Amino acid sequence: MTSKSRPTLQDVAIAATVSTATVSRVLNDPDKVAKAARDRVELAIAALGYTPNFGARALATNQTNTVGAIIPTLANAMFSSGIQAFQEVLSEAGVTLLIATSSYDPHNELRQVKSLVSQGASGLLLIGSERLPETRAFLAARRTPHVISWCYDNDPTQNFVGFDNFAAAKDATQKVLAQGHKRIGVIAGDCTTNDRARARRDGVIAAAGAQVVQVIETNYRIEAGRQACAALLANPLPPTALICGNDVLAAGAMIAARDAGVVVPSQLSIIGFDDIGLASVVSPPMTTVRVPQIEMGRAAASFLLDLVAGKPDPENVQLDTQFIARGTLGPAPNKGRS
Amino acid sequence: MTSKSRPTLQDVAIAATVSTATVSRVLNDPDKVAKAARDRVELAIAALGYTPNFGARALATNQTNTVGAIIPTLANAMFSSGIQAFQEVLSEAGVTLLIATSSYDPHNELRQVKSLVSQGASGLLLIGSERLPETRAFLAARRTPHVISWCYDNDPTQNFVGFDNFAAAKDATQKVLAQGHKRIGVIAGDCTTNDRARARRDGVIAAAGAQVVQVIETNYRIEAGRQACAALLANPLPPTALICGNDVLAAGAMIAARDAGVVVPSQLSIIGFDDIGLASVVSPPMTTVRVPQIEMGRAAASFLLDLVAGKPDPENVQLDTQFIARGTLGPAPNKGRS
DNA sequence: GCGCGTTGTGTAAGCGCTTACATTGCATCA
DNA sequence: TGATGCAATGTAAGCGCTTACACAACGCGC
Repeated sequence: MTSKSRPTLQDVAIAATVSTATVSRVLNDPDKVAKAARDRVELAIAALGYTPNFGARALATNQTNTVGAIIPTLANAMFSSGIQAFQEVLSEAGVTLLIATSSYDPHNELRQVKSLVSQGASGLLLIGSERLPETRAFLAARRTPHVISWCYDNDPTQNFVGFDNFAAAKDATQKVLAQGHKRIGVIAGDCTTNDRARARRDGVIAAAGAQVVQVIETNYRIEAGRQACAALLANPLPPTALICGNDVLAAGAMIAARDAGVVVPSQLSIIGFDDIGLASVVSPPMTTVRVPQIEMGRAAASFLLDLVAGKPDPENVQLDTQFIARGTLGPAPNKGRS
Repeated sequence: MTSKSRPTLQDVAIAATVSTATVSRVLNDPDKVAKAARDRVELAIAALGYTPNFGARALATNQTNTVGAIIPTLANAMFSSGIQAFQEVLSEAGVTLLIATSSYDPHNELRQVKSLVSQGASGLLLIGSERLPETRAFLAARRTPHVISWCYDNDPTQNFVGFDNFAAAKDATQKVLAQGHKRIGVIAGDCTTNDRARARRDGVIAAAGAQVVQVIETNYRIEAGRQACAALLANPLPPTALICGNDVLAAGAMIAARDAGVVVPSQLSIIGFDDIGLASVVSPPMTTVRVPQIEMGRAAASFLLDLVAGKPDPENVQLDTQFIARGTLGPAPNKGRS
């Protein structure tokens, strides 16, 4: 991992017959350098293919123009599209983004936090409000600016740019109940280390209470959704509506329903969460909860930029979710079975 | 973007009453340090929440343990899942990944290449074989190890880990023709700066020749796919099969077909490309070309690691794609219309 | 009890950059 | 004409780290 003969400031200075200081000035504050010298320097830079050594610059200036993001996984469109937006805003501001993934593991998150900070990240985007005490302590001790996203808590001591998973899930569930459903099945994400999954599940339970027939917790894979739905359907008295932790699980559930010959929505309603691209493509189009991923990514970026720039306490941002009624929610079947 | 009072090696050394050299040794080669001193140092590190300054370390050692990846966008599952795999392998090897996006713009790519290199990336993952001459020149001048992925060329002077887009598209088209289709519509990605999109389109044309009714080039959005399909369907003699540049376009096309009351596949066959998660979820499940994204990401990572480590010329890796026959391809309708 | 090799530790140079400060050369003005 | 100010440039220190080298302390065999 050695870098070959990268040209240095020194090399450029010699080639342009000026001092290193002048080259540095050309790079950072061109107006301070006379045209003639500047031209020579720029020529030399081009000829040598010089690029400043970032680490050295960071060392000298004590600023990195770099922020980091730690997300559970890139493989979920929910995150990747938000991060894409996040990155676009940073890029406009000339800030580089370091991305790391935690695989939903808090210990991994801690490791990545340390790694990104030592890489020079002067601010961090973190997902979800739950984390190891060590991680909090580290962040606090270093006073590392960070914004927490993809969730929202009413805690003014932390920086949130996100939405209320619990309320959104509760609201969606009420919409389902309004259709007369009395037996609700829940396919939740893994709640042990995922506060968003837990909030969504709890939101459903808060609204539906005893009408929740069964809660299955599983990982966020299509196949997991399929299996969970199949299991639910195998009940002697199966649910008439399924509320899923995200669209991927819901898509899996739709496959299981199709395989089992259960018609959606007349025999079974299925509700997703996130409104990723997939949701509008399945057939029938999926009823889900729209999360403003792009907007959230952009807002989180602006927020973090402000934080890092030392702007006095930006206001937390709570974004609205929206229940999107499409084709997979229908009135409860009145088979009189129950 | 200033970092507050980060503790330094020096601080740790003082706290542990040793020299900075000893602290450094504890970090990099603990066996060289006597137990007593080591314990003191480790205690001090923990107490101070010290993390090594990455830039300084890179400066001193001239190695960064960092590689970069420049992909068109994270918003396409095609890339994000591959990159996820790429990252996992790197992470196992203790190498940090810097991710940047180019938005399919070669000038952006050049900028990002420079940025990542100056950030310390000692190797690069690049997508597609087409790039600015300046970019090539820069890479060559710096001898920056890089691997090109998501495509494959028979050019031993470059490092490829990918698959043959042209051949895969041609093969898929032949499968379609074998079903008796005589009028083929093509919805391609934007071919101007995207060699993969072009190769796929050309593969279709190579196989179908004059049977290609119309080629529409567009961006990779669901909505674009929908519109393109609607336009194709508006033909007096519309195609009986649609071959799309990727699954997203194909999904859009399926929506358009549904909206137009055209039944897939009995009236219209639709073929995608990539086999992202979405493909198996739509209804009917999508016939597409499976691209081994995960495997490709992993292979590219190993390859790049070897390259960076100076292993003598690893062999280029060509991966196989696979035609996945699902529900959206059927025999040509024999309306005798033509 | 002396020289020897080990082992553990410290000293200091230097990685590529920025920047405060010093220096130079001019044009300007009284 | 000499003092003055300003613009352009150079000099050198220092950012946090690693590491070659120097050095001290120790146990060993003779």
